[in-house]
Amino acid sequence: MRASERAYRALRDDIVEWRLPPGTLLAEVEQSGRLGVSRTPLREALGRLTAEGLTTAGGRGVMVTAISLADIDELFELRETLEGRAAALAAERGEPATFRRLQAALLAAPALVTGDTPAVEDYYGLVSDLDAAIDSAISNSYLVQAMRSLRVHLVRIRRMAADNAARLTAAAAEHAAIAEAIADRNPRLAQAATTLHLHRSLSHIKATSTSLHNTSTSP
Amino acid sequence: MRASERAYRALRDDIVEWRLPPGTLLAEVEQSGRLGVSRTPLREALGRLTAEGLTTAGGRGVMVTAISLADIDELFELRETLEGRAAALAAERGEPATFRRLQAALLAAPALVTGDTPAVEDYYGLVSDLDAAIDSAISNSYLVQAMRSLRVHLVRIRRMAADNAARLTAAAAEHAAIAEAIADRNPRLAQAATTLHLHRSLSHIKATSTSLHNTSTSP
DNA sequence: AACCGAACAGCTGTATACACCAACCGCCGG
DNA sequence: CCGGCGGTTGGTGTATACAGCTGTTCGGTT
Repeated sequence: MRASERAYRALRDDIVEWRLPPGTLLAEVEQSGRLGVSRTPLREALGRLTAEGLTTAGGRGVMVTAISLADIDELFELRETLEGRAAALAAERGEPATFRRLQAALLAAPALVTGDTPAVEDYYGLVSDLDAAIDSAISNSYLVQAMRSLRVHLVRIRRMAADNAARLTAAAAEHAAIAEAIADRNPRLAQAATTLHLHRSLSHIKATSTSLHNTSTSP
Repeated sequence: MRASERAYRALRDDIVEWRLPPGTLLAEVEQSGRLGVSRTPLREALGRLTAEGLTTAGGRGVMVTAISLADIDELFELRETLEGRAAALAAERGEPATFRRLQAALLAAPALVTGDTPAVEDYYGLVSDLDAAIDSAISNSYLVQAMRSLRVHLVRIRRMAADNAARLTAAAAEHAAIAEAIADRNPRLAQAATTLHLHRSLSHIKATSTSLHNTSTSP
């Protein structure tokens, strides 16, 4: 694999996993030494990160961007616009059988997040499958790319919130409702179910991330 | 100005103005010689162009991407989603006086595109002012950035279509209707006016670009 | 003691040299 | 005559050296 790609993925993962907290200065020589690549591919990686909005290139060096509550509101406003439309388009153009299968899997998902050995990653994999199925169904590469650029930020936000079993169980039901509406070829219902899910998700994030925000800004 | 920025703007302008037609291979050494910069900043410029979708980096070198009619359909599908929502948000949050002024200017715009010395650039400037006013009113940087990344492609498409005085006159009235709905703080009407305008615009492009497409694909 | 200025240090921006890779072209065998 | 194959050539990917700039800090001045 190319060195620039390795550097990009390593930095992106470090940022979304909060190993590189907001405000961290990413000096080129320092990071190139840490990641074992030269400055040239590292610069390319930093450029990609900055284009995505994960870092900002101001004055001296690039810094990991902060995420304020206002940013989360804006992000979800755009997300509702894009994913609502995407769900509606998927209902118009998707293969019902695919989404019927996903609906069944999501209805069984609560068993994944409760119990002794919660397989939360498997649940997230299911959600990714639904996203991928929607992406494939709408057959609009520009819309897909716009949503993809949002998902990076959303993963970062997810790590900020406290995902407990109760919320994940409810979210699985909401996702199942979206899949069902798409399988039923009902665009308006699919969009409404998406809107509902995103509002619930945003409410949960805002309710649980406030405390995190307070602790992170304590001296 | 930085060399990488100069190279980026020069290449982007060359592409959207169709001086570099689709399929052109942008070899690094060749372009760096043509633009008078070294390969390093040129690579950064090519990376930005590829991230925006104006070029594709496949195999040997980057190529200027083609725009098919399907691409235009997809682009306008996303555009309607984003700009419709943007217009609605502007109606909710914007300053009515600003859009009232723009409405008046747009109602007087037909005089710009008809007559002996058509000031088409002035008309496009007015449309840009309306876009900027909407961007400023919605106060959502993520949505603004998503629309901005679309506008580059739209300029390229505009050069493909034949903008005659009749279409520009009608478009001015459609833009005035959008501005009026925002000034009236009527989100649903603003969204509907945007949808109408984009559909008319797309119809015009498809009607006039077909012949161009045929000539460009002739042996 | 506070403020201003200039030298300094570290960084980014750019240019260039080298290694590797992938596509083309000619050649050989079937 | 056609298909597979190795040499060749130009390209990209990477590393490094140098120049310019910006933020900092120390010293002097008021």
